[in-house]
Amino acid sequence: MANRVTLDHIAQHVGVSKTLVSLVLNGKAQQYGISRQTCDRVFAAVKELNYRPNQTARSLRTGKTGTIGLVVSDISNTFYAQLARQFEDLATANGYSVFICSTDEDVEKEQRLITMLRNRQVDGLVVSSSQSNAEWLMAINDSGTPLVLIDRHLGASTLTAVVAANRNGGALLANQLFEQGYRHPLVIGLSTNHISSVAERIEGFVEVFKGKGQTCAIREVGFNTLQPDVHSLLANPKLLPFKPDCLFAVNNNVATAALQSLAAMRVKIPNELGLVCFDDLPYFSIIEPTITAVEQPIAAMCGKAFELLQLKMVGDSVEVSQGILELPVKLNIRRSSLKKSK
Amino acid sequence: MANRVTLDHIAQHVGVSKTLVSLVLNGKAQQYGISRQTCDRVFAAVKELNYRPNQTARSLRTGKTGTIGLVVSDISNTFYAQLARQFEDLATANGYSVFICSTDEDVEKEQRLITMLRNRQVDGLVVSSSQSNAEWLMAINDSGTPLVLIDRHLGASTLTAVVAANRNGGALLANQLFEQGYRHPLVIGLSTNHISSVAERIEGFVEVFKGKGQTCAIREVGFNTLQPDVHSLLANPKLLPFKPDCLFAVNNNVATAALQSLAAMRVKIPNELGLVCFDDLPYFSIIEPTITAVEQPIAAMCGKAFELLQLKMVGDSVEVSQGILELPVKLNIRRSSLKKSK
DNA sequence: AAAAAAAACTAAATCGATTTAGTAACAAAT
DNA sequence: ATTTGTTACTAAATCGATTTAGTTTTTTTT
Repeated sequence: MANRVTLDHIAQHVGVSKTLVSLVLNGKAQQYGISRQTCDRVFAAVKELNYRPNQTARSLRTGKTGTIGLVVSDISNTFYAQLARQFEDLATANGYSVFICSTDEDVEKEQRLITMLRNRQVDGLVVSSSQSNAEWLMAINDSGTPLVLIDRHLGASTLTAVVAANRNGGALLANQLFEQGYRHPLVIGLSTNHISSVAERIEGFVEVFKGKGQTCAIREVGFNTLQPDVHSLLANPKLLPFKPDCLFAVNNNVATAALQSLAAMRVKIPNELGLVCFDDLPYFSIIEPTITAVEQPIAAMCGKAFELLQLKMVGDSVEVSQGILELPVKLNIRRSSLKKSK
Repeated sequence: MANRVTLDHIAQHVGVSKTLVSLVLNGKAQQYGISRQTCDRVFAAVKELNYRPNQTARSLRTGKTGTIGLVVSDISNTFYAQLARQFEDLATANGYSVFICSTDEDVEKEQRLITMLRNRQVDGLVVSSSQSNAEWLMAINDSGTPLVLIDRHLGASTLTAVVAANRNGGALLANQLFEQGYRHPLVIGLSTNHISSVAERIEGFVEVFKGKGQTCAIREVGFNTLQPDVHSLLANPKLLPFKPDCLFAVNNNVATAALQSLAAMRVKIPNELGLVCFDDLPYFSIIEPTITAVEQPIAAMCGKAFELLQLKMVGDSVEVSQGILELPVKLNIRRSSLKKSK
């Protein structure tokens, strides 16, 4: 019902074969020596009948759908929303459309979604995976489906991955806190700590303090129970080995939850408690105090990921660089970590 | 390369026709009297050969792709990101995948994207349109492509639309401000003021003050120059007919830009200037002062939009309710509009 | 024993494009 | 006069499913 006009209709209307119409519309007129007049008549018919090519039919024949699957944990998370937007722009500019899927950090859901996307014959996949080992995705990669990991890598696998310098970012934040005189950090991680990004942020952070002879308390909160978990953590200091003088929120959602609890408890930042966060959010530079954060190179990550994916998709047997590509992060120092200043 | 195994392979492996395999896999075995043993052998082969159906081929034959296009102005805007997430969940639960597209409030881009989605044979479209009249979309609707507008409607057209109670929301905010003693509001709208949501929010707001004998200053800022426009507006009071005592930010981005400027200018909210916003954001209940905002019924809007779209998609000639469906909003009163309290 | 019914399947058409392997008509070269 | 080459096209196969319209074999009914 939606699309009545086909190549055949155009062909009949003009009085030529549908082969010719197809060739003309695909810009192969010159190559096949089709006369200018005929081309013009085809174009005129296309306009007159308002022909729109059926991409499904074309995809079946060519084996290319012009679609890419983008799989993240939650598209409503500002970080992934921004990433999706950047990626969408690149994809659209290159003639691709993007399926966006949220996994909620659920491995089985991730696998179901990826299988579904492959059944839809996506030309490529960009995945921020929640899986703990590379096997399953490796099989997909080896089966020939172009795949690029983003934001998170999967250990020493040879899967192509584009990530932020998470370890370095964690270290930058730790150094900033230490310089400002903070000595007893509480690291709030996620129960999905096996995920490379989170793990490395924490490692980078903890290493610095360890190097200065200080220990960090590390606690995890659940992805689906973030708010209450963070709150009970902050409200019950007896659960910790010591009273922390600063907080490291391992991503933007953890930071927002912490800020909410701390506001309710009327804890004064940065003096009673310092706060730093991995991921920058627009509101971090608005609120009082402004929040020190590591900003991820979202545009660069998308750019690189798309570039690598496209190399794999055109697949001229170019050997695409495998392994992990790490892009530099930026430390935005703001008042939430400035103890001295007061 | 991605998908080697086809129905034919299964058929040969089992020693039956591909018709039979198709019937079995589509659950029509009973109906076609196919024996249990044969079914089992088919299932076994599917598992053994790791068969995944080619959705493109299926779509070509059935005329259904199981895809929906979601077109919004910017997926990185928190409001649309949340909306997309809710919609994605509904779609996925019903076997659909979602293409998400951002228009940047550019009418031509919107039309290009929608045309592209139609060429991809999406089963339905959900659009938050930037267009100023209904004609173009009407043609699409009439051509039989299931279409539901969301967040914004297009005047008196008979296009199905699901929107928030924007006018009422604007009025709620105005009443709140007036009750608290504010008398001289500055309304910060968008240069895309023709858009129904923005227009109605402003109308609802202004009407209330007019009813009390007060005038509002109304100014517009550009979608792509939001931050600087808002800043110059707030930094140059001489451009206004009077010195405002409160601000109405017409959406979340405007509010964030305003907060940024006001923080830089060290303006005290709510006493020097009251502030209310249409759209609620997580950080509004964290910052000092907390921000009074109207919360949109995102889940309900998605639920209704999907429901209506699905009715149109199955298209059993059920007459789907046309026109505008308005869902109630919620006023979250917080400190940014509480003059009295101080 | 013939006809009808039921059970268990299959051949071929179809969706709407792209692509391969041609053909027909005419001019130019040998 | 035959071959070669160009120009301007086309018939038919193909992608991988679904669906229509059967067919064959066996069983049941009359």
